[in-house]
Amino acid sequence: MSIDFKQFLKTRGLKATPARLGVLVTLHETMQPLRIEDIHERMTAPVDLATVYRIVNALVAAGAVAKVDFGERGAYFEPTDRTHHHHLVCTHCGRVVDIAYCPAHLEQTALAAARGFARIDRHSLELFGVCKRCAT
Amino acid sequence: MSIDFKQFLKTRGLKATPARLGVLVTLHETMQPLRIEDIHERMTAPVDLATVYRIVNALVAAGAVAKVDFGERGAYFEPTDRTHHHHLVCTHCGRVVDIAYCPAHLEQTALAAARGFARIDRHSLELFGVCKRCAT
DNA sequence: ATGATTGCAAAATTTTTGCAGAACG
DNA sequence: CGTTCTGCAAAAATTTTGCAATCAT
Repeated sequence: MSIDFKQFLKTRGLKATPARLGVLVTLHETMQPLRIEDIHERMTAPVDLATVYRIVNALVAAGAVAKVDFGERGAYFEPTDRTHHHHLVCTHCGRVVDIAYCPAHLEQTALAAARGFARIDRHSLELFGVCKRCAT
Repeated sequence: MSIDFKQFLKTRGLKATPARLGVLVTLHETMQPLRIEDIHERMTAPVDLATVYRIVNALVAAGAVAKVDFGERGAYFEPTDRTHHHHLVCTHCGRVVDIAYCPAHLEQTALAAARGFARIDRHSLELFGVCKRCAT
């Protein structure tokens, strides 16, 4: 685990500091995408908020972490080493569930439907509803 | 046109002020989702930035305008009186193209694939690629 | 008239940056 | 040891809010 993270960081030319390993562990331990502030709070060894910003940005640049957009204020982040998935967000309690389903040939079809684009590289699909716990 | 906007505002209990009509016109004239700052700059009659924030928030609450998330800093907004569509964003120049295509039965299928959710109300699908102009 | 709306200024958030000291390799 | 990284403080960027004056109905 932690060994993998060290290895990963090294190969990217990033030093394996406790703060960086902590962010990686926190993001992997939690099954929900987290905001910078969430990560900051959950760190076992306290790390300055500015440093969390720097670390997460570095991890995104390194491809270990991806930003997720739920249309709320802060940005959310999650590890990239999971299978392709999307999110279903409860608009009542904020709970997020991963969805493995992804429409077949989504990007090809969209590219064919669009004019003026050479290629599509990635997509983001977020769904919003109400979880059973919150449904009256 | 402008008449429709006045009508719309009235029925929502919002007064038809020049600033509000200006924001509506600006959003409808432009074929791209705009940030608050963009709207502010394009207003023919200058309006305070704080007022633009208040107006756009009111229009979102009234259902006339929707927020669009491209994963960039500020939020983008577009009118809601268009047919359901998604966006294809050029990661090189920022150009945004609407895509009419939407996977069939998307929400039903996603709901079936998810555990613990009572219903899905809406979704957001953004695609990112490179437009032909930017493709080498 | 009168309650809603705006401008202005100030505050609250969120994110970035400069720098000196601490830490990794 | 030489870089890189972190904490701290300050600055930038984004969004919200209080209040008095103005506007729409």
